[in-house]
Amino acid sequence: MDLFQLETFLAVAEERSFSRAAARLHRTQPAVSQAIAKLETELGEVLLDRSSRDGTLTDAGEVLREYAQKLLNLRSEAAGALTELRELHRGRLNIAANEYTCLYLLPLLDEYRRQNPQIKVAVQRSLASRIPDEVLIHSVEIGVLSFRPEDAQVESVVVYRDELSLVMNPNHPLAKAGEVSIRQLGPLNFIAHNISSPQRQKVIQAFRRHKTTLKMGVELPSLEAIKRFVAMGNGVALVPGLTVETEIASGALVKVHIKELQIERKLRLVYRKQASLSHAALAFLKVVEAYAAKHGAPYSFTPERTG
Amino acid sequence: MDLFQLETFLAVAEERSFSRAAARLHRTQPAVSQAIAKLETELGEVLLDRSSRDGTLTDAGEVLREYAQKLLNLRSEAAGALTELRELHRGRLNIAANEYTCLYLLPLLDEYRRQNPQIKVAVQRSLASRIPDEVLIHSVEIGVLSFRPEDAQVESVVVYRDELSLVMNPNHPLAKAGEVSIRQLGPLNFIAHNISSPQRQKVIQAFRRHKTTLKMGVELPSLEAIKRFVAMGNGVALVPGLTVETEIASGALVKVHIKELQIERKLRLVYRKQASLSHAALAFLKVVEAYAAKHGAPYSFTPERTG
DNA sequence: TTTTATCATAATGAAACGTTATGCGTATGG
DNA sequence: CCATACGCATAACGTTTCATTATGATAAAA
Repeated sequence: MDLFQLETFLAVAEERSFSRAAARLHRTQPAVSQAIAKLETELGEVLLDRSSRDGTLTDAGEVLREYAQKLLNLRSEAAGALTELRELHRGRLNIAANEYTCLYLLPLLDEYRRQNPQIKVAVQRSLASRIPDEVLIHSVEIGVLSFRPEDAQVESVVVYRDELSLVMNPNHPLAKAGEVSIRQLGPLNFIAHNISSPQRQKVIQAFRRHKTTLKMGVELPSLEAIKRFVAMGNGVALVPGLTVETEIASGALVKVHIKELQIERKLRLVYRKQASLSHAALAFLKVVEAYAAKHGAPYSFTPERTG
Repeated sequence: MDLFQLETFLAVAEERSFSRAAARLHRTQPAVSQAIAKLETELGEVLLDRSSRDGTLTDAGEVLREYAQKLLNLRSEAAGALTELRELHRGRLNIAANEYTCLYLLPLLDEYRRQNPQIKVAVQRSLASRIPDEVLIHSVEIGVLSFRPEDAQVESVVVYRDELSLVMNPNHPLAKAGEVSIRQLGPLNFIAHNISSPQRQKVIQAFRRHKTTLKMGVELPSLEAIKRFVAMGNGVALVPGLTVETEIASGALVKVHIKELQIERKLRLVYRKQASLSHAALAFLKVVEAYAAKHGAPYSFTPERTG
């Protein structure tokens, strides 16, 4: 008993004619005859009364007709459910990010939510080092990282390029300089996050190259704390540019360019592999791609080869 | 989307493995791979996560799984319903008969009901002349007639042979004779049914052959009325033997044999043609055949060639 | 690293299916 | 009453589909 056979049978039952059913199904009349014949053979039941020329159903035909209708309806329903899924009227997107990176997510999530209001989004805060694992064990589908994951099972795409910005209180002696050299930074007191990052290593190395020592006098556990502390006039900090945009705009902080230092911070979305991603996640990637195409730098969508 | 594909998909989902699913379905692993691949192509959805080796379903796969289960269950249900029909646990039998003939039906229906208690039986009372038409337009499946239908589309089988019996009040002058000749019947007052039948014509002709006139003094509209009227001592009547068996047994009426007159009354079941009969109707014919084989005359089961 | 398990892919052969051509039985119109 | 048209069945044929064997890629297990 095949759905296509049932479709044929139902067409015959409704059209009360083999030929008309064939026309409706865009097939020839013998094809319909054979399909019905096969169905009848398989079921061991005659379904249509050939003696009457009006296409009357036998009792078995009547019984089957109901079920055929139900089955075909159910099939449509199934197809509909999948379409619905594809069109993202259901679904859920789980993302892992850390304190810094989740800030980069915000405009993307905003756009995503605008386009897919039905999808629930959950951003889970994780330590950056944990994120590749969380992706691998399906705890989340997408992770946001500022460094490239080592694990070959994880694919990554760079979606944003930021620079570390040197920020300080507007009244700071160097604040009006606009640009400084690394050597000038030697005496300064740097406020750092207490979680080490790849960028920090680069900064230290850059200072070392210029025979300057980086003085990290205070380590604080959150970005918010660092920004406030610096805004209060306590030292300077190197923070991702995006995270201090509002403070700079409001004048709470001042950004000073360092001549010899340009540390790019690449924000990546990482995920297992395209094939296993949910529609919600795939849609998110598409949104990011479109967003990057529309806004240009610092946004981007450049997949990185793994390995 | 094919039921067999869905069956394959469900097997894979349940076994969490292509190979085990293939074994369960008595097919090879590539066959399963291809079936799933085709399903995925058709639906435009990846259903299984190949990256994880544990046969995890994608979200689309999860959705489809439910529907696949439902669809396959429904198919089983449909097959079951047809079996049930075949085994006569459901169904309905519509019969048309007239006032006389329905009496002949009773023992057959009794047996039928005993054997197929699940089948509902409806005997519809119709004029004998209308019955062939009712059979043709599917108003009923089986008709009961005392004459042979003219319509070639109607098949008939003789199931009972009865004779017209001359009955009268036990105190009637001829009652004790046991046998009379037609000439003796000339003076008698015949009570007749007000619907003419083929048998009546034969009776009239027989009387005419013996130079005797049949005096039909009273016409009544029902068999019951005729019997009562005769039992009251008003004339005599020629009625089907079966219909007066109980009255004769109780002594309310007396049957007298007419030497020169033997009018056989053949009771027929008529129906369109075997192929279009419902299971319920076919079962009825089988019951009648078996009943005739068991009881012998006056029961029989002798199909008549049409035309 | 080697082995084993699992799924994908390619090639081949068989079965299924739809097509054209045709026949038969039945209603319809001249 | 015959001719025609209609509707379905059947036969023969070609294409497609589908399952099979053989083989390859990849990942977990030894």
